[in-house]
Amino acid sequence: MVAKYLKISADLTEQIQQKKYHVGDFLPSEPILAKKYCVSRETIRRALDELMSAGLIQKLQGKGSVVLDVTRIAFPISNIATFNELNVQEQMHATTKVLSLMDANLPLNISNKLSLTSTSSTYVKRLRFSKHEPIVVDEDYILKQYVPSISINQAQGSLYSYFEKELGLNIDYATKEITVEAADNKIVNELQLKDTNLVVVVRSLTYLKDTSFFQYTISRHRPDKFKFVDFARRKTKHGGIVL
Amino acid sequence: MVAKYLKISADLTEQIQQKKYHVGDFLPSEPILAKKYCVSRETIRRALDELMSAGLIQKLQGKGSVVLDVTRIAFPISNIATFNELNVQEQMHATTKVLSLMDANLPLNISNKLSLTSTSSTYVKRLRFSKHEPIVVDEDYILKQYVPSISINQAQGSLYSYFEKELGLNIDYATKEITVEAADNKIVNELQLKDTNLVVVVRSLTYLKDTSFFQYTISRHRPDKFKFVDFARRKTKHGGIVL
DNA sequence: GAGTGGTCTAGACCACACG
DNA sequence: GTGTGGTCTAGACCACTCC
Repeated sequence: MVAKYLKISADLTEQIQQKKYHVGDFLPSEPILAKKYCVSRETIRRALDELMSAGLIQKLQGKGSVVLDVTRIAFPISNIATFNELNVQEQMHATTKVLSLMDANLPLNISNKLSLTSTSSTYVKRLRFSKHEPIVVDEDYILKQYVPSISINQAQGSLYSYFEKELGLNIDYATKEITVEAADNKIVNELQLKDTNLVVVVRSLTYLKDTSFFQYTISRHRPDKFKFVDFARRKTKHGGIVL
Repeated sequence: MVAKYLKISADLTEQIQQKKYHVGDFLPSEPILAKKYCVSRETIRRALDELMSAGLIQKLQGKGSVVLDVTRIAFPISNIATFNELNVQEQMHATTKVLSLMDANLPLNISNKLSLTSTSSTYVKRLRFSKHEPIVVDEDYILKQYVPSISINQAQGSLYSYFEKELGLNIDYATKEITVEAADNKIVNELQLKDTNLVVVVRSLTYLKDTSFFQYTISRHRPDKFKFVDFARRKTKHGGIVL
């Protein structure tokens, strides 16, 4: 059963993407949407909150909800988007080459921090191409506890769709860290780097809905092909979330 | 008037930071919190939503709200945090040197995209030091329409606190883009780069609550000093926000 | 079954924008 | 004043977890 507010936000998102509402347009007011969808106003508000946090609309008190220019938000590697999802969205004509697929333990510097029952993992190393150029080397450690085995075919495709659709895992949140580091010769060679040995390194820890850690990923990007786009709303003092 | 749910989320955040609730602990259940704060359960839920999106807790259906390890989320350049805010939080012993402060128009490639009434801006170029080492060069274009003038002293300090506290501007959201690019000799010199001319470039467009664009920033970071940490919750298909 | 969070409602009052 | 979004309530039912 999918919640009403999610159906409504999906519907409104689609309408915005189909340009039924243009950038700068106001959506119908909350009471009107409530009547149109035959739900209470609170339910409409929950739907609009989804659009807000996606950066699709901005609510203006006393005025209405205005459609934002989503083209400025495109291509978010943020939000745990994955190479294959991006590929579909962006028609990057991307391919994947599996360089390694084997059993391994989580790197110690990670497992030390996490207090796990088991560090036994599957290690996958993949080279990602866009238009026949290598652009990313991914290394994944996936806990066997949640994903007992991974085939070459699955590694070739989208691991996330395997995890979510076939295994029913609920991937929920991740922390990621972006730095720029010198790469060793192996990576330099794999990415065919010239003039530099610097790569953009994205390290992510991914967790399931029940807060269990299940995947560690290190992505090394060719610096000239790397782009990270983010949409952020300012956290206020009152929200207590200055961090 | 600050909303109850914001006060409650601020209070809970403080309690978590003061270790009254430890990592792995469960918060009191929603009905109990509702009774404790003398509010309805919905209000408690709104407060907990704030903690959720900040990555401070994770809600587990049927179980409760568990405190997450926030140290893995530290140092967010995300969320429009600014150099000075980071400085306070991280004790980076940072200083700022204003290299330039003058009137200028927004760069054409930006103003072309934005359909503005006026592109007349104040241009500020600043070099940021941490422990006496240059680590970032910031260039800001701030629309005169919203900030008529900026003094050297203000440029030396936190522009955001000037905008928000003194001018009462409501900064609300931003889009930012991170890339790695070759720097010209001037930047190489300012950042005292050795062995490389690559810098991490963060370009941001910042907007007010009423959706008006008001600031464009280009930050160039020394690659070996750059670090970006992000906490992201996965957007689902049903939310309609796959992007 | 009891307790948890997830969704939804119908109604209320407030703050803000605009004419 | 009218209409907008922002907050809050009291109660309901559902889905999930754990005993």
